[in-house]
Amino acid sequence: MPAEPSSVNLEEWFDRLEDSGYRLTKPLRVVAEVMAKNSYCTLSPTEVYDLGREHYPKLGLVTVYRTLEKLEEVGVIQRVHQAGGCNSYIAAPSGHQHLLICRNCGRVEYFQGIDLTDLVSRVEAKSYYSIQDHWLQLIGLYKSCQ
Amino acid sequence: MPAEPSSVNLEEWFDRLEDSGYRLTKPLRVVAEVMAKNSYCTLSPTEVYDLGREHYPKLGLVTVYRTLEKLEEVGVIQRVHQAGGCNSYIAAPSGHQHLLICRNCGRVEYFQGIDLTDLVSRVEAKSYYSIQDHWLQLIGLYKSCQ
DNA sequence: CGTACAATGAAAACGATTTTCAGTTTCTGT
DNA sequence: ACAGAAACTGAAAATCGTTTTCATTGTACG
Repeated sequence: MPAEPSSVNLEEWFDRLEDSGYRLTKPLRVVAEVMAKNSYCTLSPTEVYDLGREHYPKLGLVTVYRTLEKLEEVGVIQRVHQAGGCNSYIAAPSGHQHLLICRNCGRVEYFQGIDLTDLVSRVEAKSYYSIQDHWLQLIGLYKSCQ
Repeated sequence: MPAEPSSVNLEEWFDRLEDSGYRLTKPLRVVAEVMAKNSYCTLSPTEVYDLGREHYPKLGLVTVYRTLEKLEEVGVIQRVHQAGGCNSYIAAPSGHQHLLICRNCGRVEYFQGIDLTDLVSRVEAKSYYSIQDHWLQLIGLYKSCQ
């Protein structure tokens, strides 16, 4: 059931950004590439900044923040919530998948095949809430971290 | 399946804190009371600070941070992760329950009766991870926020 | 009751994120 | 191609939440 991190189609990311009216600039490309190449692990803005500067030293940290925001808005990356902090991002898998994260190294796998819609509507029927979203995440240790 | 927020037994909280070697001071009592009285909604450190000062104006924000840390450590409150930020806390329900949060007002219900252990061991068997924890949260709108 | 030490609050330090702003780059229409 | 409008950039400064420091206070234990 766990799946290899879906290899990212960078061109599709760029298409989505353009469709949303964003301009394809050099810094944006650099940040997107960093996120795409590291689609198997979580990265904080500072880590993205450092990796990006290896290819494009002029890159500014402010731009990294702004670009991550755009990438999240168009849905190609997603924020990851962990006990140690909630400022990391990772390439978003296609479709609705759930995260399996290593508490130690931040490595990620996805798993799918879990249908929670049934559960969700049961809970909804018995509560005063209209449920819009759900969030399932498994936390553990990757083999080399055990 | 959703349950009313378990009414909190403050004395039990104090017992747990003492058992862990913490001293029962006035500021700690104030912070604990705030969390206990608001067990149906999430509160940020600043909100706890403001509410606490209504009863005890000398209360310092630093103490709020330190006390929330203690309350979390002994397991009577838990941190809540939301899109808008991950710095809110709420009284922890007894046993393993899952959260249903209103995206708008922060109001919370719990639901239980979902056994994920089966799923977890299936995923574990097919991945390179040893799974230690899981995390399921439903996000929606409470009736008065719809 | 008195002592040891955890806990407190104010101020300062800190790190992460946001705002400001002047200059640059990208895209659009011609 | 090219000019102009608007989006985007990077550096510095401002801001926000959180942590550290430290002198003082309060609590629990003997």
